[in-house]
Amino acid sequence: MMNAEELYRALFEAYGQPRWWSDDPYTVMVQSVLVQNTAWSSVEKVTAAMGGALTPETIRETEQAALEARLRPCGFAKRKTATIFALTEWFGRYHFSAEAIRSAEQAALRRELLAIKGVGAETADVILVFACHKPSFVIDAYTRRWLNRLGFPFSDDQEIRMFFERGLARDYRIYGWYHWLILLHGIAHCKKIPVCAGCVFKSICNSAPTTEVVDGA
DNA sequence: AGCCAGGGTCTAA
DNA sequence: TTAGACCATGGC
Repeated sequence: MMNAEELYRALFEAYGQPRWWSDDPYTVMVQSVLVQNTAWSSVEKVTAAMGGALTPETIRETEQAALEARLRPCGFAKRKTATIFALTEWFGRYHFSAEAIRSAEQAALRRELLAIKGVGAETADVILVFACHKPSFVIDAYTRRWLNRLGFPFSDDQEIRMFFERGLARDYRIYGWYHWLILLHGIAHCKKIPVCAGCVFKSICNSAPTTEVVDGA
C-alpha cells in the first residue's frame, strides 16, 4: 500500500506539474463556492461572464437579485449568493488583504470560515490552502473515491486528513498541488463511472475491470 | 429520461 | 452522530 508521498509522486509522474487554483485570493473564495456540487465548466462560464468583475468592490456594489441571476448557471444561486456576500464581508475584516489572511493563525481562520453559512469543510480548506496559504488538506469526492478504490479502509474524512497531513511536509504548496493532481486524475479516471483505460493506478484499483478490456474495443 | 457534477444545511431517529 | 431529503442548473 503506497503512502501519501508515494501517491503524490505517482500522480505528479502521470500528470506533471499542476497549476495553482488562482493567485488572486478573492477569485479562489468565489469560485470555491460556485463549484459546490457543480460542474467546473459552469464555474468557468459564470467567471467569464463576470469579466474582470470578480473583485470585492464590484461584488459589494452588486444587488442581490442581480448577482443571483448571474450565478444561476452554477445552481443553488440563492444560497451561493448569500455565501459570497458573507465571505466578502469576512475578507473585509482583513481589509481585503492577502497578506493579512496569510499572516493570521490557521485554526482561527478555519473556525471563522466554517462559521459562514454555506462554507463547509471542503470550501474552507480550499480557501485556507489557495487563498490563505495554510496547509489544510482538501478532501473532496474525488479524494474519497480514489482512496477507496485503491483499497484504503478509511471510514471518515478525519482519517483521510490524518493520512495526508501525517505523511507530508507541512507546505501549503504541496497541499494545493496535491489537491489539483487528484482533481486532474479524478476527471480523467475516477468519476462515479470509472475510466480504467490508461489509468496509472489501474493495476491496484478496485474499479478496474477483472477481465482485460482493450482500449477502443 | 435520468444520472452526474470538486457540497452544505437541516432534521429525524 | 449519522443517514437522507433538499437545494437548482446544465451537460451528456
